[in-house]
Amino acid sequence: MIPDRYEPSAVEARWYPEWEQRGYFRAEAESRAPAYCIVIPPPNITGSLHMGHAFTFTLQDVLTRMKRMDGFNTLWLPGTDHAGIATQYVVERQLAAEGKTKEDLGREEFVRRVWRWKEESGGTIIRQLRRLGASCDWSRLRFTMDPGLSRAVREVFVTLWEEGLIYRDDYIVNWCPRCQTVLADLEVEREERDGEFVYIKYGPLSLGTVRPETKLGDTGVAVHPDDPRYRQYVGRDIDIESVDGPVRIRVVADEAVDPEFGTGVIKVTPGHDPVDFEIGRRHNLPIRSVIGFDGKMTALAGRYAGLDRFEARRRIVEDMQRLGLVERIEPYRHAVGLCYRCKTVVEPLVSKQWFVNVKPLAEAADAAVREGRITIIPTGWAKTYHQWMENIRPWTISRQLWWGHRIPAWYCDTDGSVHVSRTDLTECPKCGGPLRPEHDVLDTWFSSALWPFSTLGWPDDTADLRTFYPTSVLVTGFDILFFWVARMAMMGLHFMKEVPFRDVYIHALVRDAEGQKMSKSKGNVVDPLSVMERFGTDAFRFTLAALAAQGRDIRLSEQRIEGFRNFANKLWNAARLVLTNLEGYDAARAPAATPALADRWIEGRLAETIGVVREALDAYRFNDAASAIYQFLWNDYCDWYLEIAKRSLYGDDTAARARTQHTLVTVLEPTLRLLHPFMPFITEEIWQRLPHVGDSIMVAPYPRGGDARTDAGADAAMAAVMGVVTAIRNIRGEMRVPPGVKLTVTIRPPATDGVLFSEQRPLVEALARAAVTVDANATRPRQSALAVVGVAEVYVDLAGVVDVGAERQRLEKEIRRIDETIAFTRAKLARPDFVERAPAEIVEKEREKLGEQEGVRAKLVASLGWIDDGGR
RNA sequence: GGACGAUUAGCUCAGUUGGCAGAGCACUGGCCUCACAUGCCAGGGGUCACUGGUUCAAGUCCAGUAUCGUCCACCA
Repeated sequence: MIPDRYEPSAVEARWYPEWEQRGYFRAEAESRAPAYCIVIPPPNITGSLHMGHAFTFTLQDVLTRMKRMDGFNTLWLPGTDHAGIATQYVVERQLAAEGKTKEDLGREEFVRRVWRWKEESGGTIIRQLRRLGASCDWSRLRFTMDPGLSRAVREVFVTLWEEGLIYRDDYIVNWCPRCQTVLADLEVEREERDGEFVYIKYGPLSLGTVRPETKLGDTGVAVHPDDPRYRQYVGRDIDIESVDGPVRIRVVADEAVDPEFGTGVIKVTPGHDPVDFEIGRRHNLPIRSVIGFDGKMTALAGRYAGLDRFEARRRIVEDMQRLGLVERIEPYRHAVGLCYRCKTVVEPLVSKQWFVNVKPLAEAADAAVREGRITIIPTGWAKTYHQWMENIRPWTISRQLWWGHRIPAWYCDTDGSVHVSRTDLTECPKCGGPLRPEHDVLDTWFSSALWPFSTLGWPDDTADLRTFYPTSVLVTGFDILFFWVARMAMMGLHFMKEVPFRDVYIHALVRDAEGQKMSKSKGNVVDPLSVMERFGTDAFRFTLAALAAQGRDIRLSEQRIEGFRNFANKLWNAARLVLTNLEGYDAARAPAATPALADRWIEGRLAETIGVVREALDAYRFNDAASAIYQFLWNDYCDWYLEIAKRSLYGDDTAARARTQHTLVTVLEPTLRLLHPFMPFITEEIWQRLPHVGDSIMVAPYPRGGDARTDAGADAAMAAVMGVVTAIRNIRGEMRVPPGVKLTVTIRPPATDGVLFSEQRPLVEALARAAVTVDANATRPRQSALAVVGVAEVYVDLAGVVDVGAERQRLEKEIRRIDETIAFTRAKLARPDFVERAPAEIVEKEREKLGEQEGVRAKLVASLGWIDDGGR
């Protein structure tokens, strides 16, 4: 009836809609239960699910499902980000395919078009999240440009303006000539490039530069104030011969100059270099912009006007060489700034932009982590966070794009005033004149920074906000620690007067099997959807969780996923065995029967596993949690308990059978609950077929340690039994005894443990395929192999099958092994420092161990002697 | 230039407070044993990068070295 292979697709397709329809994903705005909330790091609406998403969302779903089962009023709040540049790009490309530009459409029409695109194609990733099993509360789905969130953005902007923290400034900014917008410092990537370091004559001085083309914008020359070589020039104007004739230039002294580097002289181009801009400000040097927003030389560049900046560089060097102004050219490798989106070389230039003075906000956010109100996990990231916060610079928030939150500012050209307002303005509040609205939009990260409270209804005082803010944990990758996490901390503290999240769990990156970053250009992208298709969502999720060790990037290999697919199949078949043997099972009467050793043992092991899993999940050690369940289910439950259970299931002792059925069910059922956050689908499917309480495993309680207790006695007794069984199997293997042959075995237990082995004799017989005799006074039979298990001796009769030579080799090997161990222990105990200074119980334990080891050795040696005598 | 991380079995990686090294895969041998060959049983395999130090005891703590990697950064 039940197939012997687990087929995920049908199961997955069935349960997700069922859960959703029953409303299990929905959180309560008001509830007596404690709240647990995670806000999703909103993926770009342009995106489709990649491995990084799958990873982070799996971890979030594991936490969400676990907490939901644990009785929390749990909200995992989903949403998407409007992703300014990225989205604008997509639609611009579409237009290009139609032979149009956004200018052809005009701003309003273009923005309408983007919205239309969003409605049609922006939901891809949301659909894919469902495929992953994500238990988000879809009734609270948000988008960064929703009316509510837009209102929050506006409220924040205006407030910061009123507080003087937002301002406009003519400042040197990072300009992308390709994207035609300003970029924040964080959006500029550094890349080492080979270039030329050109030493040029500068009147009486000489200096080196990598950007000769900006020479035309020089308005000064700077040296270090303490540099004796150039002291005579400081404050003077010098006449220099340039490519476009003689120029008079001021020499200033500034600390920013490194006298050790180059000639110790720099040209100052305040219009095209951030350092020079600062020097220029300090010394009142004029700004001369020779490169325009299009990346081409401006009219101020004279005969170079209109040339591309790189072409101009080449031409100017050539011209200077002709004029004898170049002393020498050295190859030079240095970092250039690139646009994070299009990798175009960023041009520093001066322009009027909007900024946030984040310094005061950063101080509060920094303190929140330092004082433990926010915990960053793993803790190592806290240092990175602090360093960034301490060195923070103003945040450039305006963008020259069309898609995004428009900056709520208006200009009056009549009286030159600027107005920032919560409501749209039509006439100048000062002079009543006409107003011109600001065209720039805000950096996408501005709205993301408000995400934890804007999504909950702020600026209104909503029930959601009261219930779920501060959120419990933020799960994200380190790549957006500064872009997003830091800024949420700043904004949350400033506007809510409370941290936005208690914990920040920073996870690593997903790489391919070779450790390469997955990227389209490398062609090594593995599509999560195809993985789920081939191996099942549960196996995929479990793989991600099992690899999520803290602090290290994870390499995703197909083999690994396949291994966990096998695990799902193993679980399926274990359940199949249980389900097909429940005939006559009476949940009410079964517990009355006395549990056998194996029952007590597996129940104890379950309790222990529950403890380990809970502890691991509390500490965000997903891999430890996953691994504990894996080991328990496969090694303990399947490999040992199920094999043991078969005896009574297939036997005729009805009481034993009932008791076994009971254990099978009462161990498997909580194990499924324990596993559910990782493997939601298969666990639900099996759980529904097992005797259970409740409508769905999704809303069943997460197992607690108190549900069952560990059983040290049963653990030790089972260890002895398992040791004997393994020893017998070992001998069978080493001696090449065919599996079909039933061995004859004598166990000689120590006097104290005699009862255990007598009681468990049938168990050993079944598991080891042997006829077992337990006799505390037994002597070693002729032609038998010896194994020493703890304090018991096991004789395996090999008459007829024994190979004496092989047995001798085996014994010799064991003796060598134990000799090493004994030598180690002896050496340890021989040292007076150890004996005197280590805790008494540790020394005592060592002594006991040595005694045991020597006993084992004596037996082995005796055995070897017996063989050398040719057997008795 | 600064900061951080990594280095453990053939491969990919665990190893939380110091107490004789673990998993998965791969490998070897034997098994289609009535849940599962996507499986079962057994086995081999490690100077925990290197050098010193602290300690009775170091993969674990400290210092340094080497190699790899990541992030940050206004030496033109």
